[in-house]
Amino acid sequence: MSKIENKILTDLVYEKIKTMIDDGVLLPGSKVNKAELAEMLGVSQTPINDALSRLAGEKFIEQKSRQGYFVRAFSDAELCALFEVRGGLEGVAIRLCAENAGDGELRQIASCFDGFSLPLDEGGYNDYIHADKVFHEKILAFSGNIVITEMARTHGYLIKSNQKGLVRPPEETLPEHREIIAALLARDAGKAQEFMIRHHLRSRDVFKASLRK
Amino acid sequence: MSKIENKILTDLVYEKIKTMIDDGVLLPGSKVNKAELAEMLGVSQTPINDALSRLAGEKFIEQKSRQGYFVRAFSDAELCALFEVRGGLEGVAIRLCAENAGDGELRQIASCFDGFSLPLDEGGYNDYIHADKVFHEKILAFSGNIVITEMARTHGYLIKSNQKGLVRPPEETLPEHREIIAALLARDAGKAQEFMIRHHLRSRDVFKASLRK
DNA sequence: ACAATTCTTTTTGTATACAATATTGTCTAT
DNA sequence: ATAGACAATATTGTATACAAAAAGAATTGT
Repeated sequence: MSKIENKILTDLVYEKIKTMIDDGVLLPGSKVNKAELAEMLGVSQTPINDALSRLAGEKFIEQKSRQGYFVRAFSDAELCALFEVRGGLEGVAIRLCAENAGDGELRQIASCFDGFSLPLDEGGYNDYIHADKVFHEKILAFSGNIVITEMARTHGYLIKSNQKGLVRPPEETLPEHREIIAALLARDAGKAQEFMIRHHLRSRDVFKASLRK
Repeated sequence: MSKIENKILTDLVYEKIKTMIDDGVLLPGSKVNKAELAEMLGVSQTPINDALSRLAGEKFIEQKSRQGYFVRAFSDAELCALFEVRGGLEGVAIRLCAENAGDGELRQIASCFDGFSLPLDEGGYNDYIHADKVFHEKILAFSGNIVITEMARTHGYLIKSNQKGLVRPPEETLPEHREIIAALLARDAGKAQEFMIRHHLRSRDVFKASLRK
C-alpha cells in the first residue's frame, strides 16, 4: 500500500532547500533571498519562511536579526567539535550493535570493506569513500537507537562533517576500520566503542593540524 | 556593555512557547491552536508560525499535515534512546574534560557532590537533584565542545530526559558519580568515559525495567 | 580625493484575508 | 439506539499587502 499524497507545501519547500544546500546551489555563508526563492519555486513567501525557520531549528540556516536568513557556515572550531560529537554518538552506536544487533547485521557491517586491500587500485578511492559512508550509516541503523538515526537524518551537524571529503587517506583509516570490525565481531562492546571514538578523534587531530599550515 | 535590544518578534514568541512547554502550560501531545496562541500573546499568526516551525526543527513540536502543530510527546522507546544518546555525548564530554580542562575546572566538577553522604538527610534529596544537574552541565561546559553545549541548550531531546525526575535513587547513583570523578581527577580519560556511559546505560535499564510492570 | 549625509531602493518582518481541509454536530433511515 | 450521510463550523495552510529597517547610491561638504 503506497502512502496517499497529502504533503504540505512547506514540506516540499523544506526538502527542496535542503537539497539545494547539499548540492552546493546555496553556498555556506550566502544570503537567502526570500522573494527570489519564492519566485524560483513558484510559491509565496509564507511557506519559504516556515521552511527556513524549520531549517534554522536544525542548524542548516541561521537567522540574523533584520538581515534575513543565511546558509550556515561552520567554523573550523565547530568542524573539530563535530568529529568529537560523531565519536560520541557512533561510539555508543557501535557499542549497542555489539550488544544487541543480530549476527546477520554484524556481518553486513563487517563486509563493507571486503575486497579493499592497500594500496588501492585505480578507481578504488571513490569506492572507498562510498564504503566508508555505508559503514558508518549501517552502524547507526543497526544500533536500534531511533533518536541517533533521526539526528543523523535531519540535523546539519553530521552531514557537514563529510563536506570536505576524507581528511585522512585510506592507508590510515582502513586498518582502524578493520580494528573496529574485529572488536565488533568479537562482541567486545567496550573495545569497539573505544576504537570508534579514537578513530574520530584522530581525524579531528589531523584536521586540526591541517589548519595550522 | 549590555547588548542592544533588537529582538525579532518571532524570537520572543519562540522563547515564550518554549517556556510554556517547559513549565507544563502546554502538555505533550496536546494541540497548539495558532489563533488562540496569537491572541494570547497579542501578535498575528505569522510569528507564531515561524516560531512553531523552528521548534519543529528542534523536535519540540510536531507538525501533522492539515491538522496543525502538536507538542511533541516522546515515546518510551525514545526516552530509552535518549539515555543512550546522553551516554554517548557526555561520555566524550568527560573524556575531553580529562584531556583538556584546567585543574580549577576539574575541581569545580569534582566538588559538586561534596557534603553529600548516604543516607541523605531531610531536604537532601532536592539538593541532590540540583547537584546532579549542575554536575552534568559543568561537564558539558568544560568539555570545550561548542556543538555539544549548543545541542544541550537548544534541542528537545536532551532536556526531555530529565522530565520524569530521577529514575534511580542517590544510593545507586552517588557511588557512580564518585567513581567518575575519581577517574576524572586521575586524568584517566578512557576510564572516565567508560564509567559515564555505563552510568547512563544503567539508568536506561532501570527505566526500561520500570515500564514492564 | 575622501568622509559624512541624505535620499532611494531593496528586503525584511508582520498583519490580515481567504480558500481548502478537517472536525464537529445534526439529521435520517435502518 | 446506531450507523451513515450531510451540513455547519473551526482551523489550517497559503497568498498578498505594507510599514519599518537595512543596504546601496547620490549628493554634499571638507
